[in-house]
Amino acid sequence: MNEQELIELFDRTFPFWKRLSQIDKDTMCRTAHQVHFKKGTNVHDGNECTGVILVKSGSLRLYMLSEDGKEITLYRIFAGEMCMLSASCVLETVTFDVFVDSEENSDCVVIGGCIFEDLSRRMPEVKIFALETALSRFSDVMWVMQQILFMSMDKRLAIFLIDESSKRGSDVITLTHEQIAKYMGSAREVVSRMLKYFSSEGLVEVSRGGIRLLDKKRIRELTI
Amino acid sequence: MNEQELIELFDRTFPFWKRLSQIDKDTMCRTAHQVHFKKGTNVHDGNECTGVILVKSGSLRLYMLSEDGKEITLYRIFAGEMCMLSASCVLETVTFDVFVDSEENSDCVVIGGCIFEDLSRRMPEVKIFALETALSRFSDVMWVMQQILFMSMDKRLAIFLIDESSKRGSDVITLTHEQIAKYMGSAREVVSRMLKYFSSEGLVEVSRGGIRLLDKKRIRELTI
DNA sequence: TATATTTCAGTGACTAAATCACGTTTTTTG
DNA sequence: CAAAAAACGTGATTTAGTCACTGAAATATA
Repeated sequence: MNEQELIELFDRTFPFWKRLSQIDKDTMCRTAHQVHFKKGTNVHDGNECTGVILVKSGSLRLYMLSEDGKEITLYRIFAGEMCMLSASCVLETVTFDVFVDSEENSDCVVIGGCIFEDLSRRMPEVKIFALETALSRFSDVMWVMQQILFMSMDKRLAIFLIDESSKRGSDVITLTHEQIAKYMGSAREVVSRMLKYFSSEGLVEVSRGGIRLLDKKRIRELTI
Repeated sequence: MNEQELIELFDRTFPFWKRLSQIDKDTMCRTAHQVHFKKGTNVHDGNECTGVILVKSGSLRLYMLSEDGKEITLYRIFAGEMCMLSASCVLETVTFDVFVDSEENSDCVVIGGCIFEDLSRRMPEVKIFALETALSRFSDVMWVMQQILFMSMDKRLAIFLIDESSKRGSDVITLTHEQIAKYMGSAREVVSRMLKYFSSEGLVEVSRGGIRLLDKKRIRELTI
């Protein structure tokens, strides 16, 4: 990716790009790292301020982690979107630890937190953008919370399958039961058993590392 | 509360107050309603944009509500603090429904959403303030989520009791089991049984509508 | 290629929490 | 004071999460 492409990416991503001084533009281009994350690797682990991550291709998964290794996926970031919560130094009011993994082989551009912090101190526009980007994910997290608290497992799994299928544009979902459990904040055995039940009802077909949706209409009815 | 007191309140609350034009100041003072909410009444119900609520005395409880009446308390707002999420029109990116109740008899000042919206469109400072105020509660909500997902009931109840005791500055907590359950997103029976167990261990003393903490040291040990 | 290792899934037993369906006691209210 | 409402108690059941172990499939490696 050359400098021209980087500038185009920034222009597409940041509404304030046009109004930056040439110096600031140069600084951003110079300090932006292009990073490739392998599938399954950790991108951000809650401690240091990794910075703002733009996803060019692939996808990231943002999650919380308990002391004993339980996970709950808060939301996911796809190509063209950006991860703001990994820039903790820009958002002083965000005090909880999040972890970010690369779900697939992902190409990203990382802008160091301090660059963004400096910009956001000088330009209200940048600060507003950062805050709005972060806040917009609040609603995603609330949806996760609603599911956990108010919905039964079969409904939640049905929602997950339909969602995943439409996101990937395929009736085949290539995820292990373990992975699904981590997305849903549940346990592998629970997912396995529920999938077995779905399978016995003819809703899905399960195979090692994959699930094929056979009757989306009836699965969708479960989500209501 | 006369106009002078109102101005002082706004000055204390809004860092941007000094930089408002006299016209804007006047508009805010004129349109601000002073409202008293009786204990237990609903303040905001997710539909209309109630506006920004400043709590002068008492406290508000912000919660989510499921179709079948289950509740989970997200956080609470005490005297001197403010409720931003009830001004949904100011925060377009916040799409989930929250409900707000008055926990006690509360005196509040309500600033209509559109006033704030207009200000925040014209003044970046105001927008930043609104976004930061909203975002700062994100961390509270994540703490609730961590408790629900990663902690056992005894630990959660212990945390709640210690927390409540220190917030109210008293070893006696005057809440029903039902109310505690709604704070914790659990069920009355579960809270009752756990309190009975706590009581059998000599940690608390339960009476109708109240709980006295007898051994805070040991309760605190449960929270670790 | 044969074997070893890792990853993935299945399952029974158990525990925790939520739900259901009552019953009892206390308080409030007409 | 009686009736109604609110608060709490409790056993039975269901649902979900945990534990311990198994075997099967995929992958690595010798």
